[in-house]
Parts: sequence; structure tokens; C-alpha cells
Amino acid sequence: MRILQLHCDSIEYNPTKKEIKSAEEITPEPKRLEEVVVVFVAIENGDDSEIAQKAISEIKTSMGKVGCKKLLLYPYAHLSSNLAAPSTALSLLKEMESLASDLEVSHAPFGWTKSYNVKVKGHPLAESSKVFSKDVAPHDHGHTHDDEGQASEALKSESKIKSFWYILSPDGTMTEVDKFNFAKHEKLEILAKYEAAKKRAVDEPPPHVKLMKKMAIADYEPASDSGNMRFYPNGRLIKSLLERFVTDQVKEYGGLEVETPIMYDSHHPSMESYFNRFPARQYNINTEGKQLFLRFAACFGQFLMANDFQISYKNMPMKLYELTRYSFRREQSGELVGLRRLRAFTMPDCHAFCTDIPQAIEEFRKRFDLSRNVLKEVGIDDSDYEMAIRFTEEFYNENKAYIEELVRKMGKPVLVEMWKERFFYFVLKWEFNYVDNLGKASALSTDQIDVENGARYGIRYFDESNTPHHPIILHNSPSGAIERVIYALLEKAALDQKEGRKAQLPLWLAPTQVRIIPLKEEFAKHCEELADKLSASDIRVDIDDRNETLGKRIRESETEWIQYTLVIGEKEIGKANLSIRDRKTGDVIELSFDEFVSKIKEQTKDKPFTKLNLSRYLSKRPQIMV
RNA sequence: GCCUCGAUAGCUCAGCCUGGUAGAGCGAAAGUUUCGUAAACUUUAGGUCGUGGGUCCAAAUCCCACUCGAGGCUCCA
Repeated sequence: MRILQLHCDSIEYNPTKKEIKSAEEITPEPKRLEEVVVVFVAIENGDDSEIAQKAISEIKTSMGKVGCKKLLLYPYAHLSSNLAAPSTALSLLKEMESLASDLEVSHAPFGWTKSYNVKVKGHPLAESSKVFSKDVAPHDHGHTHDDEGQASEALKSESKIKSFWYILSPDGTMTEVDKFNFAKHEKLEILAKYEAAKKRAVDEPPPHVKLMKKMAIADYEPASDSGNMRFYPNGRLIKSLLERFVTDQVKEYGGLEVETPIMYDSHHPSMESYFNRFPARQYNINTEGKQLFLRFAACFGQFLMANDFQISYKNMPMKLYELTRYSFRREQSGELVGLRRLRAFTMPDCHAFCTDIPQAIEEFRKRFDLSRNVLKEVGIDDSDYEMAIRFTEEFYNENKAYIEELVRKMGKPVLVEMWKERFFYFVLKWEFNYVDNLGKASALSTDQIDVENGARYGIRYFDESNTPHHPIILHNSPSGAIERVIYALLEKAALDQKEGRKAQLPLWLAPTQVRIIPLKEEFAKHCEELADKLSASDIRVDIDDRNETLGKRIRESETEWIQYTLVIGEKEIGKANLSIRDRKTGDVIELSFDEFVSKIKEQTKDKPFTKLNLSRYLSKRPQIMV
């Protein structure tokens, strides 16, 4: 960081036009300040909070000497030829401004071309220039991000972190990744390469993107920011059923469902300290003098809430749960893909507040089972995902038996990442990674043991002797982002299609479970009565009353993945049994009404239900996607 | 965010290299047809060629910038 500091009688500046796209949103108007120290600042690559602090404290010292209490920070790119990214620069500039809030401080708009007029005082201390840089040279292990310019200490340390990769087998043997025989574990190999070697090679778009459009589930919304999707009626129905299912499961486990705000004050003390721990990749909103950010997880709300609870050791473990619609993360634009990686997503997030590590481990067990069960019931099997487990060396040495127990439960080898020292707030973390047919891995369920945030958020519980302690906090998402679950289901369906099987959603998630086709118009009434009866049993049924040939309507029922199709003609009118075309086999079977209903109920047992989310009559529906 | 590629009717795509009045299939509308388990027939409508600028007598076509998307890199609290 380079600064030029001038003690001035006055300065006038006038923003004329935006210089860069990411310029601050302001109403350009001329400003005049008197008796002020003007600091021209150029923020350079590698600058971070530490440097900002250092700079501002030097500025304050010299301002004390000249007895001036008014400070203007003036972004001035021309001082350096090695500038940081504008986003970094702006956030550091704002950080400096807030660090000087004991003075009368302001900053000239960032990213604007400005004209200015300055009158500098004539005393010896009035002018000075300084350069601030890190004392420590960056590590040279090949992962420094010097060309990016980072906003926080966290990202720097993250790049310094050194990982050791192993494969841990159910029998307890730990093998270095390079030496493991992946012959029977193809997907694990993909995950290991993906994570450890960071190797990927794909040259086609992900198949689920096509399906999400074709099945009228979801689509891009160009009028929003990238990674913010629109969900059509089918997508909303599927998503809402998944949301309800996960929520019901967590409640059964003992989670207390809450709802917390989606935006928070960046200057709240807990947030500030948390921010210093993580790269700034959030959406920011400035409003009426407040700097708000959109939440990127449910942690804040739940921790702030827990902070206000009176908690006894008898109440522990205490589980809070929220399904965030939405969480927001400003992922890099190049990383956004279909429903796999979004900037706005729906995330079940369950925190368990525990007294100590043994209790945390006990709870961790339950949540491991909960997560596996949720995925299984949702339609994602063990064979679809690979487990990764991450821990510090210290935690491993103290809890070896437990870690091996988890792997034994998983029943197949898992990828291990071990750190020499704890950098993140957690000491142990596992996640289930869905590996798609293009060889991309993405995390679904996850759980972590957090030993840091209890203190950060001032959460306390009282033990037997009425002494307060900070709890250990578990962070679990039993399913991962709901959008990502849909992605996984669609990728599975795409794989089925590719390998010649029929693609299908689980029946409880099917937008239409039963389709009725009247052979001629004269059977319309009969069809409607039948549809009424089925709906009364909580079955999503619709009627293809369009003037199309039977063959065509059957075909469309097929392409919409509808499992059961009932054709109603003369034969059916007179007879008690139904003729049911089962898409899985393509055969027509005969069942009584009750038999048919219980056949469906069997498959949708213990799953939530919601009503049809489109008009019952196909002739009344707009065409959303072809 | 960086590099590479792409954007033409509601959808899928041809036309672009080599500049000269915008094409197909599906879908939609109207009519005919009333059908037995994966695509009936006829007719009609439908396009600022992603947006903005440039070159040219003339731009969907060549050039530049931007937006959105895809792949890779980086990243994923």
C-alpha cells in the first residue's frame, strides 16, 4: 500500500464519470472539506487487513502530531503500478475508514474519475509519503494468490495451509493417496484426484442443465445475478417436497426449527471477527448508512439467537435448525454451473450445541446416521457418493478410534485430509461428495465439530457448579443444498438415459404421479370422477384432454416421466378394474382402484405430499418448456 | 475473476468460412379427425439474427466492447 499524506487548508473534488464497472454507486456531486488531512491511497496486490491497520495507525499518529481531526481517504491508483483488484481495494478502503471512525472520516468515491483542487499547508509535517507492505515474505509452496489481492488474513493463511492426503479403509489402514489401489473404487479415485491433485477434465456441458429445462424444473434468470435461478411449477413442487422431507427428518432427530434474518450488519462485533476469518465473497447492501451483507449460511442467526438463550448443561445438546431460503455466496462467475453451484441456494443447517468433545462425538454419530438416511430416502444411494473426512493431526491422535468407527460405518474407503495445525474453526469435518458422470465431485451432506464460534458469539451454558462455558458447536447439513440434491437426482436420471434405462424421479417427487387419458371426449366425465377419487387419496393426478391421438398422448406421458398412465375408453367404463400402463415396464396391468392406490402409497410411504402444482387439464396449461 | 468457445422463431438447430430480401423440425393458432398404449392431416402466424458501436454502397455473416451461457484455471466459510 502506498500513501501520500497532505495536511490541507481545503480540498474540493468532483466525481465526473465512472472509471471502472465496479465503481461505487453514488450520486456524483462536488465536495469541499476544510482543515483536513488528505490521504491519497493506492492499494496494492498482497495488501490485507493487517496492512490497512498498520497504515491507519501511522496516519492517526501523524494526525495527532499536527492536531488535525478530519481525515479524507482519497483512492488514487496512480501511486502504484501493482494495484490490487478493485473489490479488494474498495473493501480495504472501507475497512480503513471504519478503523478511523474515532475521527471525522470520509472517503472520495472509488472507481470514479475526479477533478480536484487542493491547498496544502506550508509546515514541515504537512506532506509525507509512505509504503506499507508485509514483513513476512509469502510462502513459496505454489499456492500463493499474489495476483488476486485478498481481502482478509484468512485467505492468505488458507493458501499456506498444508494438507496430507490419505485413504482410510474400513479395516483401519491408512494409505497415502499415491499408494492406494483404486481398482475397485473408481469414484473415490475421481474424488481424490479432484480434491488432492485438483485435476479435472471435462469437455461437455453437464447433462442436468438440459434436463432441468426440459422437465420445466428450473432455468437461468438473466435479469438477476448469475447463479440465481428461477423455479417453474414443477421445480417448486420438487423443491418444496425435498425441503419438507429434510425438515421433518431433522425435527424427528430433535432439531428446533427457527427462522432468522437473511441480512446482517457487517460491523456487528461478532461478524467483524468472523469476516476476518474468511474471504469476502458475500453480497453487500449499503442502505441508510448501514453496511449489510446477505448471509452465506444460517450460522449467524442461530448463534446470535443462542447467545440470548439461558442454557443449562441439562439442556445440552441443544439443536437449532433452519432451512435457509436463501443463503448467498458470491462464487466466482466461472464456477457457476446449472443447479450444481449457485450464488443463491437453499440450505438445511442444523447446529448442535454440546458441552464437550465426548458429547459432541456422541451427537456426531447420530447426525452421521441421519444424513445417510436422508440421502438414501431422497434417492441418493451409498454407491452414488464418496466420503471425505478432514481433521487436524492432534484431533486424530486423540480420537483415532472414533474416526475409524465412522469409516467402518461407511463401509468403504474414504478420502482423508489431515492438517498439521488447525486453521479453520473446526477440528473434524466429514462430507459426502456426489460424483457425477462427468467426473465432477460436489459435497452434499456435511458435519463439523467447531471449537471456535462458541466463544466468538459469546454463547454460554452453565455446568453443575453454575460455571459458564462456551459450547462446542456441530454444523450439519443433512442433505446439502436442496438445489444440489435436485442436480444429483437429474444427473442420475441422465446417466440412466445414457445407459439405456428409463429416467425417473422417485414417485413422491413426481410432479404428476398418475395421468388419465380419455380415449374420446365422451369419457371426460368419467375421467374427472376418477381423478377426483385419486386426488382424495392424496395422489397427484392430471388429465390429458387435448385433441391429440392416443399414441401422442402416451408418448408425452413417457417423456414427462409419468409413472402411471390410465387410458379410459369403452372397455374401462363398464369394468371395475383399472387398466394401468406402468412406465417402468411399458406393460398394461389390471388392478382394482384400492390396489392401485395402495401400490402408490407403498412407494410414497413416510414422504410428504403436496397437491398438483399445474392445472389438472393439460388443455389449460401454458407450455413452459418443449 | 482470468483464458477459450458460443448466442439466429417459444424450443432444438441450419445459414456465417466466401457480405447481397431469414430457413427447417418441434411447439403455437385455426380447421379436419375421435383414435386402444412412444409422434394423425391441412393451413396460418411467428425473427430488433443477444445488446451497443465500427468497417462497407450493403452486415446474421467481417472487426471492437458489453451481457448471458459453456469448458478450463483458480475457488467453494
